[in-house]
Amino acid sequence: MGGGQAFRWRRVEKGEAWQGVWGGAVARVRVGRAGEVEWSAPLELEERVGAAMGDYFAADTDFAALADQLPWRTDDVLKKRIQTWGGLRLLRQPLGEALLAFLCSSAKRIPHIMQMCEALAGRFGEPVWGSVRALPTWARLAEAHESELRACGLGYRARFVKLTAEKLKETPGWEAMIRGASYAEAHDWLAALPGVGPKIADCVLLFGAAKYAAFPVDTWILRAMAERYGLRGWRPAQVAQFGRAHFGPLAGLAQQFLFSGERKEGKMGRKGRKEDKEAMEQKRAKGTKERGVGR
DNA sequence: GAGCAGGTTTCCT
DNA sequence: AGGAAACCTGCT
Repeated sequence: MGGGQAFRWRRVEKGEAWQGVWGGAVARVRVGRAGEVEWSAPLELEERVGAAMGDYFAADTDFAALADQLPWRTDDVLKKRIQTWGGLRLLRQPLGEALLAFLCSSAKRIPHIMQMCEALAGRFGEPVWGSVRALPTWARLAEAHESELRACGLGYRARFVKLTAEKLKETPGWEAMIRGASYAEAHDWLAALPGVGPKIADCVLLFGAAKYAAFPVDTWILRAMAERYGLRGWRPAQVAQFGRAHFGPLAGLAQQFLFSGERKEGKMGRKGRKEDKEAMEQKRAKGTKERGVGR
Protein backbone atom coordinates (compact mmCIF):
# COMPACT_ATOMS: atom_id res chain seq x y z
CA MET A 1 0.00 0.00 0.00
CA GLY A 2 2.84 2.32 0.63
CA GLY A 3 4.53 1.31 -2.57
CA GLY A 4 3.97 4.44 -4.59
CA GLN A 5 1.17 3.15 -6.79
CA ALA A 6 -1.51 5.18 -5.01
CA PHE A 7 -1.23 8.15 -2.71
CA ARG A 8 -4.41 8.09 -0.69
CA TRP A 9 -3.68 5.19 1.62
CA ARG A 10 -2.57 5.69 5.20
CA ARG A 11 -2.13 3.57 8.26
CA VAL A 12 -4.94 3.66 10.81
CA GLU A 13 -5.82 1.79 13.97
CA LYS A 14 -2.31 1.82 15.42
CA GLY A 15 -0.87 0.75 12.14
CA GLU A 16 -2.87 -2.45 12.05
CA ALA A 17 -4.95 -1.42 9.06
CA TRP A 18 -4.79 0.78 5.99
CA GLN A 19 -7.45 3.24 4.95
CA GLY A 20 -7.75 4.21 1.33
CA VAL A 21 -9.90 6.52 -0.74
CA TRP A 22 -10.64 6.21 -4.45
CA GLY A 23 -13.57 7.23 -6.58
CA GLY A 24 -16.50 7.52 -4.21
CA ALA A 25 -15.16 4.79 -1.96
CA VAL A 26 -13.37 4.71 1.36
CA ALA A 27 -12.25 1.37 2.75
CA ARG A 28 -10.07 -0.17 5.40
CA VAL A 29 -7.96 -3.18 4.72
CA ARG A 30 -6.09 -5.43 7.11
CA VAL A 31 -4.46 -8.81 7.17
CA GLY A 32 -6.47 -11.28 9.22
CA ARG A 33 -5.22 -13.93 11.59
CA ALA A 34 -5.01 -16.60 8.94
CA GLY A 35 -3.17 -14.25 6.60
CA GLU A 36 -6.26 -13.49 4.58
CA VAL A 37 -7.08 -9.94 3.52
CA GLU A 38 -10.12 -8.42 5.22
CA TRP A 39 -11.79 -5.23 4.19
CA SER A 40 -14.43 -3.04 5.76
CA ALA A 41 -16.27 0.14 4.89
CA PRO A 42 -18.73 2.50 6.53
CA LEU A 43 -22.13 0.79 6.66
CA GLU A 44 -23.82 3.29 4.38
CA LEU A 45 -21.09 2.81 1.76
CA GLU A 46 -20.63 -0.92 2.13
CA GLU A 47 -22.53 -1.90 -0.96
CA ARG A 48 -20.82 0.61 -3.19
CA VAL A 49 -17.36 -0.12 -1.82
CA GLY A 50 -17.91 -3.85 -2.08
CA ALA A 51 -18.76 -3.44 -5.73
CA ALA A 52 -15.69 -1.30 -6.33
CA MET A 53 -13.13 -3.38 -4.43
CA GLY A 54 -12.64 -6.09 -6.99
CA ASP A 55 -12.03 -3.66 -9.79
CA TYR A 56 -9.63 -1.51 -7.77
CA PHE A 57 -7.53 -4.44 -6.60
CA ALA A 58 -7.82 -6.20 -9.95
CA ALA A 59 -9.22 -9.25 -8.17
CA ASP A 60 -9.87 -10.94 -11.50
CA THR A 61 -6.17 -10.97 -12.23
CA ASP A 62 -3.87 -13.73 -11.02
CA PHE A 63 -0.62 -11.83 -10.53
CA ALA A 64 1.31 -14.90 -9.48
CA ALA A 65 0.44 -16.46 -12.81
CA LEU A 66 1.47 -13.29 -14.63
CA ALA A 67 4.74 -13.15 -12.71
CA ASP A 68 5.38 -16.70 -13.79
CA GLN A 69 5.26 -15.50 -17.39
CA LEU A 70 8.11 -13.07 -16.79
CA PRO A 71 11.58 -14.22 -17.88
CA TRP A 72 12.70 -15.05 -14.34
CA ARG A 73 14.04 -18.40 -15.46
CA THR A 74 16.87 -16.66 -17.25
CA ASP A 75 17.09 -13.60 -15.05
CA ASP A 76 18.41 -14.09 -11.52
CA VAL A 77 17.85 -10.50 -10.47
CA LEU A 78 14.18 -10.70 -11.34
CA LYS A 79 13.87 -14.16 -9.86
CA LYS A 80 15.09 -12.96 -6.50
CA ARG A 81 12.74 -9.98 -6.49
CA ILE A 82 9.75 -12.12 -7.37
CA GLN A 83 10.58 -14.49 -4.54
CA THR A 84 10.77 -11.60 -2.09
CA TRP A 85 7.67 -9.75 -3.25
CA GLY A 86 5.34 -12.63 -3.91
CA GLY A 87 2.05 -10.96 -3.06
CA LEU A 88 2.60 -7.94 -5.27
CA ARG A 89 -0.42 -6.60 -7.16
CA LEU A 90 -0.98 -3.80 -9.62
CA LEU A 91 -3.92 -1.62 -8.73
CA ARG A 92 -6.53 -0.56 -11.24
CA GLN A 93 -7.22 2.94 -10.09
CA PRO A 94 -9.72 5.32 -11.63
CA LEU A 95 -7.85 6.64 -14.65
CA GLY A 96 -8.50 10.31 -13.97
CA GLU A 97 -7.31 10.01 -10.39
CA ALA A 98 -4.12 8.29 -11.42
CA LEU A 99 -3.44 11.02 -13.94
CA LEU A 100 -3.95 13.74 -11.35
CA ALA A 101 -1.86 12.09 -8.67
CA PHE A 102 1.06 11.34 -10.97
CA LEU A 103 0.88 14.76 -12.54
CA CYS A 104 1.56 16.01 -9.03
CA SER A 105 4.35 13.52 -8.47
CA SER A 106 7.16 15.04 -10.50
CA ALA A 107 10.29 15.61 -8.43
CA LYS A 108 8.40 14.89 -5.23
CA ARG A 109 8.54 12.27 -2.53
CA ILE A 110 5.57 10.22 -1.53
CA PRO A 111 4.65 12.14 1.65
CA HIS A 112 4.41 15.39 -0.24
CA ILE A 113 2.45 13.86 -3.08
CA MET A 114 0.01 12.60 -0.48
CA GLN A 115 -0.22 16.10 0.95
CA MET A 116 -1.00 17.57 -2.43
CA CYS A 117 -3.71 14.98 -3.05
CA GLU A 118 -5.30 15.66 0.33
CA ALA A 119 -5.26 19.38 -0.31
CA LEU A 120 -6.85 18.96 -3.74
CA ALA A 121 -9.52 16.65 -2.37
CA GLY A 122 -10.22 18.95 0.55
CA ARG A 123 -10.61 21.96 -1.65
CA PHE A 124 -12.25 20.63 -4.80
CA GLY A 125 -13.40 17.09 -4.10
CA GLU A 126 -16.86 15.75 -3.38
CA PRO A 127 -17.57 14.45 0.15
CA VAL A 128 -17.35 10.69 0.41
CA TRP A 129 -17.85 10.01 4.08
CA GLY A 130 -17.49 12.31 7.05
CA SER A 131 -14.57 14.59 6.39
CA VAL A 132 -13.19 12.29 3.70
CA ARG A 133 -13.37 13.71 0.24
CA ALA A 134 -12.67 12.24 -3.18
CA LEU A 135 -10.05 13.62 -5.51
CA PRO A 136 -11.65 16.22 -7.76
CA THR A 137 -12.84 15.42 -11.23
CA TRP A 138 -11.02 16.92 -14.17
CA ALA A 139 -14.17 18.87 -14.99
CA ARG A 140 -13.99 20.50 -11.60
CA LEU A 141 -10.27 21.16 -11.96
CA ALA A 142 -10.89 22.94 -15.24
CA GLU A 143 -12.99 25.44 -13.31
CA ALA A 144 -10.29 26.00 -10.71
CA HIS A 145 -7.95 28.96 -10.87
CA GLU A 146 -4.24 28.32 -11.08
CA SER A 147 -3.74 30.30 -7.90
CA GLU A 148 -6.16 28.00 -6.08
CA LEU A 149 -4.17 25.01 -7.26
CA ARG A 150 -0.98 26.63 -6.08
CA ALA A 151 -2.60 27.07 -2.70
CA CYS A 152 -2.76 23.28 -2.57
CA GLY A 153 1.02 23.20 -2.61
CA LEU A 154 1.37 22.14 -6.24
CA GLY A 155 3.98 24.73 -7.14
CA TYR A 156 4.78 24.78 -10.84
CA ARG A 157 2.58 21.71 -11.28
CA ALA A 158 -0.46 23.94 -10.79
CA ARG A 159 -0.11 25.35 -14.27
CA PHE A 160 0.17 21.86 -15.75
CA VAL A 161 -2.95 20.69 -13.93
CA LYS A 162 -4.88 23.66 -15.20
CA LEU A 163 -3.67 23.26 -18.78
CA THR A 164 -4.27 19.52 -18.76
CA ALA A 165 -7.76 20.01 -17.35
CA GLU A 166 -8.60 22.35 -20.20
CA LYS A 167 -7.24 19.96 -22.77
CA LEU A 168 -9.16 17.02 -21.33
CA LYS A 169 -12.33 19.08 -21.48
CA GLU A 170 -11.93 19.14 -25.24
CA THR A 171 -11.84 15.34 -25.40
CA PRO A 172 -14.77 14.13 -23.28
CA GLY A 173 -14.27 10.48 -24.16
CA TRP A 174 -10.58 10.40 -23.39
CA GLU A 175 -10.78 7.74 -20.69
CA ALA A 176 -12.56 5.22 -22.89
CA MET A 177 -10.24 6.12 -25.73
CA ILE A 178 -7.18 5.38 -23.57
CA ARG A 179 -8.59 2.10 -22.37
CA GLY A 180 -9.32 1.00 -25.89
CA ALA A 181 -6.03 2.13 -27.37
CA SER A 182 -2.85 0.15 -27.67
CA TYR A 183 -0.14 0.81 -25.14
CA ALA A 184 1.93 2.85 -27.57
CA GLU A 185 -1.00 4.98 -28.71
CA ALA A 186 -2.22 5.60 -25.18
CA HIS A 187 1.28 6.47 -24.02
CA ASP A 188 1.84 9.01 -26.74
CA TRP A 189 -1.53 10.63 -26.22
CA LEU A 190 -1.01 11.03 -22.49
CA ALA A 191 2.56 12.22 -22.88
CA ALA A 192 1.28 15.05 -25.05
CA LEU A 193 -0.63 16.51 -22.11
CA PRO A 194 1.04 19.47 -20.39
CA GLY A 195 3.26 18.28 -17.56
CA VAL A 196 2.97 14.65 -18.58
CA GLY A 197 6.15 13.07 -19.86
CA PRO A 198 7.03 9.46 -20.57
CA LYS A 199 7.44 8.44 -16.93
CA ILE A 200 4.12 9.82 -15.74
CA ALA A 201 2.31 8.49 -18.80
CA ASP A 202 3.64 5.03 -18.00
CA CYS A 203 2.59 5.26 -14.35
CA VAL A 204 -0.91 6.31 -15.33
CA LEU A 205 -1.22 3.44 -17.79
CA LEU A 206 0.24 0.87 -15.42
CA PHE A 207 -1.74 1.79 -12.30
CA GLY A 208 -4.83 3.28 -13.90
CA ALA A 209 -5.42 1.35 -17.09
CA ALA A 210 -3.86 -2.07 -16.52
CA LYS A 211 -1.58 -1.60 -19.53
CA TYR A 212 1.20 -3.82 -18.30
CA ALA A 213 3.58 -3.10 -21.15
CA ALA A 214 4.21 0.29 -19.57
CA PHE A 215 7.65 0.47 -17.99
CA PRO A 216 8.01 3.66 -15.93
CA VAL A 217 11.62 4.73 -15.60
CA ASP A 218 12.25 6.92 -12.59
CA THR A 219 15.51 7.49 -10.78
CA TRP A 220 15.07 4.30 -8.75
CA ILE A 221 14.62 2.12 -11.78
CA LEU A 222 17.35 3.98 -13.62
CA ARG A 223 19.73 3.11 -10.81
CA ALA A 224 18.47 -0.44 -10.44
CA MET A 225 18.92 -1.14 -14.12
CA ALA A 226 22.32 0.54 -14.14
CA GLU A 227 23.60 -1.54 -11.27
CA ARG A 228 21.89 -4.86 -11.81
CA TYR A 229 21.72 -4.99 -15.58
CA GLY A 230 24.89 -3.16 -16.47
CA LEU A 231 23.11 -0.21 -18.04
CA ARG A 232 25.34 2.48 -16.61
CA GLY A 233 25.08 5.75 -18.41
CA TRP A 234 21.88 4.80 -20.25
CA ARG A 235 19.22 7.42 -20.47
CA PRO A 236 15.65 6.93 -19.29
CA ALA A 237 14.19 6.44 -22.76
CA GLN A 238 16.80 3.82 -23.56
CA VAL A 239 16.21 2.00 -20.31
CA ALA A 240 12.46 2.02 -20.95
CA GLN A 241 13.00 0.47 -24.34
CA PHE A 242 15.35 -2.11 -22.89
CA GLY A 243 12.80 -2.91 -20.19
CA ARG A 244 10.00 -3.56 -22.65
CA ALA A 245 12.25 -5.61 -24.88
CA HIS A 246 13.82 -7.65 -22.09
CA PHE A 247 10.77 -8.23 -19.89
CA GLY A 248 8.15 -8.40 -22.62
CA PRO A 249 4.46 -7.44 -22.59
CA LEU A 250 4.33 -7.63 -18.79
CA ALA A 251 7.33 -5.35 -18.34
CA GLY A 252 5.39 -3.12 -15.96
CA LEU A 253 4.92 -5.97 -13.54
CA ALA A 254 8.64 -6.69 -13.63
CA GLN A 255 9.24 -3.01 -13.04
CA GLN A 256 7.22 -3.16 -9.83
CA PHE A 257 9.20 -6.12 -8.54
CA LEU A 258 12.48 -4.35 -9.22
CA PHE A 259 11.17 -1.06 -7.89
CA SER A 260 10.00 -2.60 -4.63
CA GLY A 261 13.35 -4.25 -4.08
CA GLU A 262 15.28 -1.12 -4.86
CA ARG A 263 13.22 1.09 -2.58
CA LYS A 264 13.58 -1.36 0.28
CA GLU A 265 17.34 -1.45 -0.08
CA GLY A 266 17.50 2.27 -0.63
CA LYS A 267 15.89 2.80 2.73
CA MET A 268 18.43 0.62 4.46
CA GLY A 269 21.57 2.26 3.14
CA ARG A 270 22.38 5.15 0.87
CA LYS A 271 25.71 3.80 -0.22
CA GLY A 272 24.66 2.70 -3.67
CA ARG A 273 23.08 6.01 -4.32
CA LYS A 274 26.25 7.89 -3.49
CA GLU A 275 28.40 5.74 -5.70
CA ASP A 276 26.06 6.18 -8.60
CA LYS A 277 26.11 9.89 -8.16
CA GLU A 278 29.87 9.96 -8.18
CA ALA A 279 29.90 7.97 -11.38
CA MET A 280 27.59 10.52 -12.95
CA GLU A 281 29.80 13.37 -11.80
CA GLN A 282 32.83 11.81 -13.39
CA LYS A 283 30.97 11.20 -16.57
CA ARG A 284 29.86 14.78 -16.71
CA ALA A 285 33.33 16.13 -15.97
CA LYS A 286 34.72 14.13 -18.84
CA GLY A 287 32.21 15.37 -21.38
CA THR A 288 32.30 18.97 -20.31
CA LYS A 289 35.04 21.07 -21.75
CA GLU A 290 35.83 23.72 -19.23
CA ARG A 291 33.81 26.62 -20.28
CA GLY A 292 33.77 29.35 -17.62
CA VAL A 293 32.88 28.40 -14.11
CA GLY A 294 30.03 30.80 -13.63
CA ARG A 295 28.77 31.41 -10.10
C1' DG B 1 20.56 26.32 5.37
C1' DA B 2 21.91 24.77 0.96
C1' DG B 3 20.67 21.01 -1.61
C1' DC B 4 17.71 17.85 -3.39
C1' DA B 5 13.48 15.15 -4.74
C1' DG B 6 9.95 8.62 -7.63
C1' DG B 7 10.01 14.75 -13.87
C1' DT B 8 8.95 17.88 -17.59
C1' DT B 9 9.64 21.77 -20.36
C1' DT B 10 12.43 25.04 -22.37
C1' DC B 11 16.47 26.74 -23.93
C1' DC B 12 20.79 26.11 -25.42
C1' DT B 13 24.93 24.03 -28.22
C1' DA C 1 19.98 14.93 -30.92
C1' DG C 2 21.43 15.66 -26.45
C1' DG C 3 22.79 18.18 -22.27
C1' DA C 4 21.78 21.89 -18.89
C1' DA C 5 18.84 24.93 -16.44
C1' DA C 6 14.54 26.37 -14.62
C1' DC C 7 10.42 25.32 -12.34
C1' DC C 8 7.70 25.27 -6.76
C1' DT C 9 7.71 23.50 -2.30
C1' DG C 10 8.74 20.81 1.70
C1' DC C 11 11.99 17.93 3.88
C1' DT C 12 16.83 16.70 5.44
